[in-house]
Amino acid sequence: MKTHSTAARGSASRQMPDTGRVSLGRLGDFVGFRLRRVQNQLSRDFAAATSAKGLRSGLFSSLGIIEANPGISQSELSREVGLDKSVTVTIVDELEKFGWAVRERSKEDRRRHELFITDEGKAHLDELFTIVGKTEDAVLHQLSPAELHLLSELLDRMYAACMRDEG
Amino acid sequence: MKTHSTAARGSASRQMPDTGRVSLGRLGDFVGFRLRRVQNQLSRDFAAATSAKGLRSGLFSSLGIIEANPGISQSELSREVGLDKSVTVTIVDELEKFGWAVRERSKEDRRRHELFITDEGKAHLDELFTIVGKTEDAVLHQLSPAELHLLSELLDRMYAACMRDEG
DNA sequence: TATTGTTATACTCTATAACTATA
DNA sequence: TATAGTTATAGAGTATAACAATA
Repeated sequence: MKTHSTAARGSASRQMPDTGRVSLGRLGDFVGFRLRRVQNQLSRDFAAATSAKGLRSGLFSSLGIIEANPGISQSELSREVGLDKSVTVTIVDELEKFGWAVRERSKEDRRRHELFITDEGKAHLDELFTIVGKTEDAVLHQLSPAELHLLSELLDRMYAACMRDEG
Repeated sequence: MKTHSTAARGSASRQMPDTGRVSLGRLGDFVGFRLRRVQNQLSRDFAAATSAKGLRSGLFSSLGIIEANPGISQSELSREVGLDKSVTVTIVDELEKFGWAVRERSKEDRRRHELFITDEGKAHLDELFTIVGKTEDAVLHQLSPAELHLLSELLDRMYAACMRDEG
């Protein structure tokens, strides 16, 4: 019993109610399909809610991670947010341009750039958290706290499995 | 108590273990962040696994929905897969070019194109399901059938809430 | 007037690889 | 030789609006 997900596919699909009168068929056995459509919609909502701010995708997440981990390197940030390091360069460029974060050369390892959020960045992050919180609540308001908690845990375990597989 | 997700945010974040030594901070209170990084990784895996087939994103999902719903219109397909109708045109163009699906004018409503999968499409879909199944198993093999089932249910409820909000 | 499908366009995102500087 | 960061570029994805045919 190396894996039990194959067994789960079969049992899950037949009990699963469809969104409307449209059937998911065999596709209903795959989590990736569901993840994609929910995430696409959520990111559209996010883009619409923050369009006035002109935010690049990944910028909000990156700034949040920097706030929670002062001195984090760009490589570590890339890994945590799930972006390529070249994308992270662009994001940090913008964060610096807006004055929301700064790069500082590490004294221990001069290859590394340590990242720090600024006071302006924190203030802006407060606004963003408020906006994004409202957007998410519109989608999540039917999930109970316990369900929300479990959802986050499952997603974290999935992401950890992704990371383990590729390094 | 119109919504309890705000309360859930606070309680979830503090109990949630982080992926590594990096903290998610306030970002850990948002599901969108977790959804995005898992989905990004999964879609990368999918692209890598199907690169030999040269598949446009959304093509696999669309063909699966067409198989499960013979005669579905492009609008309905767009809604179910979560893509814009203009994107669906491109996808159906490719499906027809490969000979995996066909358009047929509806006799009841001559604006509509009814979509049907071909035998070649079904055969190809079999291969794709096998490939994608293996890819997903690599990420999902630690989730129990019950957890997998619950995850799908939660995602479906979230997507239904998305759709309700915008029509 | 609204809906289905189509086309065109501009923009964003992503993957990739080459390059530097440090280790 | 390996890692952190950078740059450049091509390709894929997306949003948007305008349009024709039909309801």
